[in-house]
Amino acid sequence: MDSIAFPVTELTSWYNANRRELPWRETRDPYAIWISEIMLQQTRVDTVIPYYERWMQEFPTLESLARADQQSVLKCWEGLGYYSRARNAQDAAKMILSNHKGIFPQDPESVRALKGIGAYTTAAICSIAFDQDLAVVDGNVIRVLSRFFYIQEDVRKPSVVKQIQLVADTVLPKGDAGRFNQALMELGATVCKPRNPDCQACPLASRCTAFRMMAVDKVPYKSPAKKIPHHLISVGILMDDQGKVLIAQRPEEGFLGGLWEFPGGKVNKDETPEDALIRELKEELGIEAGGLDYFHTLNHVYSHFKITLTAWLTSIQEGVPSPKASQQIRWVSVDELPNYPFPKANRVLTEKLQSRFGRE
DNA sequence: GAGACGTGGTA
DNA sequence: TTACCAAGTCT
Repeated sequence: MDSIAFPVTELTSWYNANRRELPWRETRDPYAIWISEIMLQQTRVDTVIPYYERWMQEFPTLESLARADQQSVLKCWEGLGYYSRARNAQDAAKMILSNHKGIFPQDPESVRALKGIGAYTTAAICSIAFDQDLAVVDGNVIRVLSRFFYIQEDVRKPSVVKQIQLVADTVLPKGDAGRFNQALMELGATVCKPRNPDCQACPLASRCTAFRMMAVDKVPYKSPAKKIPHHLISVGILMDDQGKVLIAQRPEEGFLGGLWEFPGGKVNKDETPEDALIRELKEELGIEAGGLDYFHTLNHVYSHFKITLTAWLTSIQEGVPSPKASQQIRWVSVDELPNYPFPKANRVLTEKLQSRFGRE
């Protein structure tokens, strides 16, 4: 591996001249850098910026995050997706309070042991905040290095990413890891893009093997993604005689954990959406619904399936809602709905409810 | 190793 | 419109 030559100075000089000014680049606070790295996982910079600013206002310190209500943490994260990131971040903040006296740990093993922090985020925090010689491997680095060294194997395979990690480790300049890591990612994000890379502007182009082979559109190779299933969903907006609606909180763990939603569920084969909703309300809450009044239909795409959701306005004809042990329910006025964290598809419904029934 | 896990932007 | 993607992690 000693034979690997990489134009480190060309890259870092390019970075010095072309780096974007980003809010988390104004600090060395490991807490701030950590939060930015968590938010940036699988998420675009432009999307993260306003969330990051709001979060640092709400939870300016590690301790403020550790002591916050989980609901306020999820509310601050609402719309960013992959909500386990927010729950894990708060768990990690609590771990740091109890196991590290509230001081963000510096040794990589301790950092890696925190919830939601894997190999990439460990290297990012330790190199950027603490000047440690750890190489990051994210989607950008995979793209830049696989093109530069013409690594043709399927980058969807963990074994290939491990191979690229070894290359990154070898290429990393000791003593300047934080800057080098960010330079590599910045190049991937702004020049060595997935589609139509701007090779004319690339400081590495003359020595990039994929460029010299005219194969930048062939590398990195990624095996085709599997098609995701489509489901029909039917949900009920139960309204009482005071105009309050019933919302249910999803279980802490798993899909959209801790967020709120309107009760309902999947429409089975050979079942109408109406029948499905009647059945679900009986199964989940033990109630008999009254007539269903069509409210709205929407399409939504999650990470691993997509839905067509139909919502119905209805009321309780018989029984008292009694949720399962893992769920909590609450009757709230339409104007209180913005205070609760909802996933996107349900947020569409609360906004439509507000425009029809809200005070404003 | 493979699948779960959100959302919004772009070609 | 479909498909892919954007600074990954966990099981």
